[in-house]
Amino acid sequence: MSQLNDAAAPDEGTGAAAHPEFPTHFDFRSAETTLSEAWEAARLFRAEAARTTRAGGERDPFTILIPPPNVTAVLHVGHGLNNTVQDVLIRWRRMVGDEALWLPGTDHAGIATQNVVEKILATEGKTRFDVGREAFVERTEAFVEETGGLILKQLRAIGASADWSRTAYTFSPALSRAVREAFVRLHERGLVYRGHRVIHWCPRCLTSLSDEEAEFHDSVGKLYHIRYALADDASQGLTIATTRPETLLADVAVAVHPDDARYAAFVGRTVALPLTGIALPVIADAYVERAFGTGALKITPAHDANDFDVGKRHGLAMPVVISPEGRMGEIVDAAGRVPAELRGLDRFDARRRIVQQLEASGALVKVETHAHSVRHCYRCDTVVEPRLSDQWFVRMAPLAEPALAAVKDGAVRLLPEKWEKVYINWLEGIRDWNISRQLWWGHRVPVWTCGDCGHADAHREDPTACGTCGGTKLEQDPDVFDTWFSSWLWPISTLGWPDEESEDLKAFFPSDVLVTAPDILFFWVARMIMAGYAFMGRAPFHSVYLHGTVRDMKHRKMSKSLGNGIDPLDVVERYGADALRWTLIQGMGLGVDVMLDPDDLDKSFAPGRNFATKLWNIGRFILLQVGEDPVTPLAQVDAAAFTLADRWILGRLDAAIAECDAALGPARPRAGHWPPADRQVGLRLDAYAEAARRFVWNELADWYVEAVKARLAERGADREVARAVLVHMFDQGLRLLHPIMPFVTEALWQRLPGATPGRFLAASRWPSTARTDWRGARDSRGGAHTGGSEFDVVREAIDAIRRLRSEYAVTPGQTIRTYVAKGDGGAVLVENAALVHRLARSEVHVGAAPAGAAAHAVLPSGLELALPLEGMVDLEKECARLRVELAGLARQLGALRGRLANEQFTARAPAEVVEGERAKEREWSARAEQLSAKVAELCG
RNA sequence: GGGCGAAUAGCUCAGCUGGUCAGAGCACCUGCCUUACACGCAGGGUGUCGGGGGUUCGAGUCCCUCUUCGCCCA
Repeated sequence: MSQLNDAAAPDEGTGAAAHPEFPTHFDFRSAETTLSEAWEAARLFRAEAARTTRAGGERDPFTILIPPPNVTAVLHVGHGLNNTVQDVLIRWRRMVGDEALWLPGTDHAGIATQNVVEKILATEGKTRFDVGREAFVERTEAFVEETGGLILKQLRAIGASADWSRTAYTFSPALSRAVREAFVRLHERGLVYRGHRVIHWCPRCLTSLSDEEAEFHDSVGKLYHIRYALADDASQGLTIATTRPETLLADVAVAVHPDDARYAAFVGRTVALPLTGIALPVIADAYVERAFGTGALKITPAHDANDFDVGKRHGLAMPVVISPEGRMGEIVDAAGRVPAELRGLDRFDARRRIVQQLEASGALVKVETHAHSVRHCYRCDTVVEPRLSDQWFVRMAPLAEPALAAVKDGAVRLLPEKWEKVYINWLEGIRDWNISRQLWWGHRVPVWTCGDCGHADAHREDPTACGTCGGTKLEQDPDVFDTWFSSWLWPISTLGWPDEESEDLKAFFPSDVLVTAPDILFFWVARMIMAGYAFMGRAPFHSVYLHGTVRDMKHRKMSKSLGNGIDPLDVVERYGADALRWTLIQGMGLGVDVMLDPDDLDKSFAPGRNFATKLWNIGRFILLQVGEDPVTPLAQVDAAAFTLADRWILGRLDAAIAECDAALGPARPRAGHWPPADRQVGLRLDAYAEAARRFVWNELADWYVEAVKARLAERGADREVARAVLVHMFDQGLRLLHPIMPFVTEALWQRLPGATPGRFLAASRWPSTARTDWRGARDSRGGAHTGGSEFDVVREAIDAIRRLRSEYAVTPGQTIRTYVAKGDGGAVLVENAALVHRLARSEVHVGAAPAGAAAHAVLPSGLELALPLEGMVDLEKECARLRVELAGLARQLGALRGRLANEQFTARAPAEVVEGERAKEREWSARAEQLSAKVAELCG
C-alpha cells in the first residue's frame, strides 16, 4: 500500500466484502471540497446581528476576530495552528447555540508590504523614489488587488468556518475612516503630540520604528576604551567606554556619577574630543553606572535615547552626524564635527576608520569583547540607528491605566497565566508610542499645516482652507501611521466603528476570545485593550488565548529562511485537513509549543489521518450493520430494555460530554468579570480532544461496538435497542469531534440513518448531559466498587483472561474455558458470556475448575477466575506469578495500613480522605486474602 | 541589569486548589488478515518526578537554595 492515502484505489482485501458505496477509507480530497461548498451554500457561518440577545434575539453572541494576517501572506503552519484553534472554538460555540461570528480579514501591513513591493521594484533596478510616491502607492494597491488575500482562500482549505461575507481589510475605506477618527479623537483629547526626540530609525526602510518594532538581538561586540584628555592639561584625562565609537563625533559632554570619587576632580572641567579636539564639559549625572566600563560616559544626545535625556537635563546641544541612510555627515547642528574623509561613509565603515585613527593617535586605550543586545528592524533585520527626529507620539500612560486595571480586576484574562504578569510588567512601564512612519504605504497622518500662518491641525475630512487664517496653501503631513495604529482598532473598526449605531457593533462588540501568539502581546493585544477602553469604554474581549509556536524537532521556530517549514496545504493534500487539525489540536497544551518534524510528516500527521480512518470505519460498521431502516430515538427506548453494556456506554457518554465541557468552558465570564477561580479554567483543547477521542475510540469502538455485534445479528426488540443506542452514541461522538475534525465527521453524519438533506452536523446541537432522560436507567451498581459499574466487571474479566492467554502464549484461535467461583459477581459474567467469548475466546463456567494445571486471577471486584490450561501452565511459574502479584499488593497494603495506624493521619486528615483510605484497605485486604488463599492452595 | 517561566518514561508532554498521580501519545517489543478498520486488534515497561534543604500526619504537587534551559523587557 502506498504511503499516500489514495482512497480512490480499490479496497485491498482483508476479507471484508467490498462495499463500493462505502470504501474502507475516507476520501477526504473529494469530501473536503464538497462539504466546504455545501456549508458555504447553506450559509451556515453567517452570523446575524438580529438574532443576538444584544439585538433582542434569542442567542448569546460569541465573537472571535481573526488576527488579520498580512495581506501578502501565504499560509504557513503557524497560521494553521492559530486559525484551527479559532475554528474549533467558533464551531463549538455555534453548536452550543450561540450566534457565532468569526470575522476574517487581512492587514495592509504597511512596512512589510512596502518592502515586498520595493523588492519587486529592485528587480527592475528601481527604488520607490524613482517611481514617486503616488505611482508607488498605486502599484502597491494593484499588487495587493492581484495577489492579496490568498491566505483567506487557503484558510477555507483547512476548514475555517469564518463569515466570509464580513471579510475586512485594514486599509479599506471603512477601516481607514476608523483610523482617522481615532487619531483625531486622541488629538482632541491631547493624547497625541509631535515629539522631538531620539527614536529607532531603520536606515534601510528609511523610517522610524516603535520600541516594539526594534527587536533586541544578542550579539558579541566590542567595548572600546577611549581616552579624552583634559583640554588644558593633556597629561590628565578620562577614559570612557563605548560600543559605538563612530558616534563620538556627536559627543557633547562626558558624564560621571556625582558620587564617584575617582572623577570628582574632573567635574566642571573641559576635555578635548579625540580626532576633532572639540571642547566637551565634564558633567555629573546619576544616570551613569559607576560599575560599567570605566565609569565615565560619553554623551551623544542625538544618537542615544538615554544620552538624549541627559542632554535635556543639562541643556546640551544635540548635533546629528548620521544621515537617514546611515552615513556619516554633518546633518543637523554638526558643522565642523565630521572630518571630510569620513563624510558619506557608512556608519560601520566609519567605525572601523575611527578606531584606526584613535589607535594611531594613541587615544584608544583598549578594546574588550562585549556581549550585548543590539536593536534590529523587525522587518528587515537591519541594525537600528537611534536618531533624533520629529515624530507623532501617543501618550500611553492614560490609555494604559484602564487596560492594566482590566487584567488586574478580571475583566480580561490572559491564558496561560504567566502572560498576565508579563502584560502587567509592560504596562506598568509603558512608554509613549511612536506612531508615525516615513513610509508611503499606509494611512496618511491627517494633519495639515497652513503654508501661510503655520497653523497645524488634525482633520476628519480633508480641509480646503486653513481654519485659522483662511489660507489655502495647506500641506498634509507626509508620514503614514504605524500599521499597528490601524490593527489596534480591529475589534471595533471591523464591526462598524466609528458608526456607533452599527448593528454589528451593537450585536457583536465586545467580542469574546482573542486567539494569538504571545509575540504580539504588546504590538497588538495590549493596544487593542487600550483602544477598546479609549473608544468604546470597555475591553474588546474577555479572554486572550496565547498559544505556542510551531517548532521543528530541534526546537527551532519554523521559518522560510531556515527551510524547516511545513506547508499546511501540502499536509491537507497528503493527509487531509482533519489530520492537520487533529495533530495541531491534540498536541497543544495551553500555551505549549507544538513540535513537528518537517522531515517526517508521517510521524506528525499519520495519527490524525489514522484517527479519521478509524472514525470512518466505525461509521462504516454502523451503516452496514444497522442499515437504513428508521432507528428509534433513544428517548423513546424503554429504559428497562437497556443491557449492562448500554447503560455503561450511556454513562461513558455523559462522562465524555462533561469532560469536554469542562476542558473547553466556561465560554464567557458569568458576570462580566472572571472570578479568580475561573481565570485559568477552560480552553484546554488538548484535554477536550483526548476526552472525545477516548470516548469514541477506546470506549465506543473498543467495547461497545464489540458488545453490540451479537445483538445486531438477531432480529427482535433487543436489536432495535442496540441500534438506537449505537446510532445515538456515534451521532453524539461525531458532534463532540466535529469542531476538531469537521470534514470526516460531517461526511459520516450525513450518512447516518435518519439524515436528511440540508441538515448539517456543523449546525447541529452540541451534546448535553442535561438533555438525557435516561439518567434514571443508569447502572444499578454504578460506583459500588473501584471497578465502576457491573459492565466494568465484565471488562475486567475479559482483560484478565486476555492477559493470561498472552502470558501462557495460548494460540489466538483456541477457545479456552474460564471458571468463575460462585458468588454474585459470577452471574454478570454468565449473562455476558457471549461477549466474553467474542472478546477473550473463552467459555464461561460457574464453579470450581476441574483438577489440573490452571491459570488464576483475582479481580479487584472480588471475582476469582480459573483457566484450565492443561499442558500450557507450569505450576512453578504460576506460583511465582501469583506470589509477585501478592507481594506487590502486600507492599501497597502495608503502606496503607501504616498510614491508617498513624494517629496524626487519622486525626488530622480530612474525614473523607481517611474514609477513602479505609475503604481501600478493606478492598485490598480482601483481595490479598483471596490471593494468598489461592497461593496456599496451589503452591502449598 | 530587571521581570517571568520551565526542568516528570527514549521523544513530546498531562498531572487543577498537597492524600492510587507516577500518567497519555509517539517510538519500541511480541502475537494476530479475530469479516468496520493492518491508517487495525490484543498483550508488554521504563521513571531516586534536575540536585540539596525545609514546611506537613503526608510533596512532582507548597517554601528556600543551587544547577541547567527558555521567554519578555531595558
